[in-house]
Amino acid sequence: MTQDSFTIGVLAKKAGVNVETIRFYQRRGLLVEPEKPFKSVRYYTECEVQRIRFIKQGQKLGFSLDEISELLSLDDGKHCQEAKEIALRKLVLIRERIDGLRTMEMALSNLIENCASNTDSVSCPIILALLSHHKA
Amino acid sequence: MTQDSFTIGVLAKKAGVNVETIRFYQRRGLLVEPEKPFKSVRYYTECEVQRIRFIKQGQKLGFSLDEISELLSLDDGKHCQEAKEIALRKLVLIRERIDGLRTMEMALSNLIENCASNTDSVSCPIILALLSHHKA
DNA sequence: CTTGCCTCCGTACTTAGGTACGGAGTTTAT
DNA sequence: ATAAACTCCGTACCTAAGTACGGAGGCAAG
Repeated sequence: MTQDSFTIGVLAKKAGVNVETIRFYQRRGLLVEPEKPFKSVRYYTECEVQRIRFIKQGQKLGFSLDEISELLSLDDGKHCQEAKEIALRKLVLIRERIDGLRTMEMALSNLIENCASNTDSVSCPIILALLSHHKA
Repeated sequence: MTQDSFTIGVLAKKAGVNVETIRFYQRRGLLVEPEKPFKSVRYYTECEVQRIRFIKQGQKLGFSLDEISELLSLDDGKHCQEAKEIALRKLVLIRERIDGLRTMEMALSNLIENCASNTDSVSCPIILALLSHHKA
């Protein structure tokens, strides 16, 4: 084990996840189990660290492991046409999500501003604001 | 039951969810169970429809039911200072999420463009792109 | 060369977010 | 006024995404 190849425990620490999580991702096919040298243990590299960080980032952005799987497959060298289709589909999803978040962002900043002027209590039509904005 | 007050089955249909989901949200406190007239059934209004749609929208944007609960509480008339704090916290989260999604959006559009020029196969450094962009 | 921590692997448990089921009571359409 | 459809409520079950556990075997420091 050199400094660019390490065991699963170190990988877990570097990526900020639990060892069990890594094994779970391997079972799910999100991470490939490296060959195990006969009568020894598996070794990992920075590549795996990045992959795991990517998975975690994707989850924070609201993607399921299945969706992240698809995104990762873009990285795994595949035919251009197929990659393009996946990317386009995800792009639509991402843009919808950005729009939704921006609507919510606006509603919340409005709320905060209105709050500032009315120092007592508030019953803000945030829901209606969001829903009506969305019909437009 | 007039046209602005309806039973749970109709509410479910209007909001596009399952009756069981509504009952689940009630148990979770996301939706208040209206008073049940003695020896009768509960009636709901458009207000509940909107609340459920809001919940579903929030989920699509990657919020958990607990987070959505907090957002909904902004609508339930509470002290300004508290509402403001919650809103600010959520705003930070939302902006982070928008940033992350935008990074991913860029990586994917780049991928699609590069694909267009290279009609054979592709091994795109999307992960590295995203991670390095994020350190900056 | 042994002691203690680590890996490996299978299996079982957990939490979030629902879905499904079944019996008893209510409402509606005929 | 009765059958069909719906509500109510409790309990049980399901999927996704982990987390925990335990025995057997590797590995490294004293």
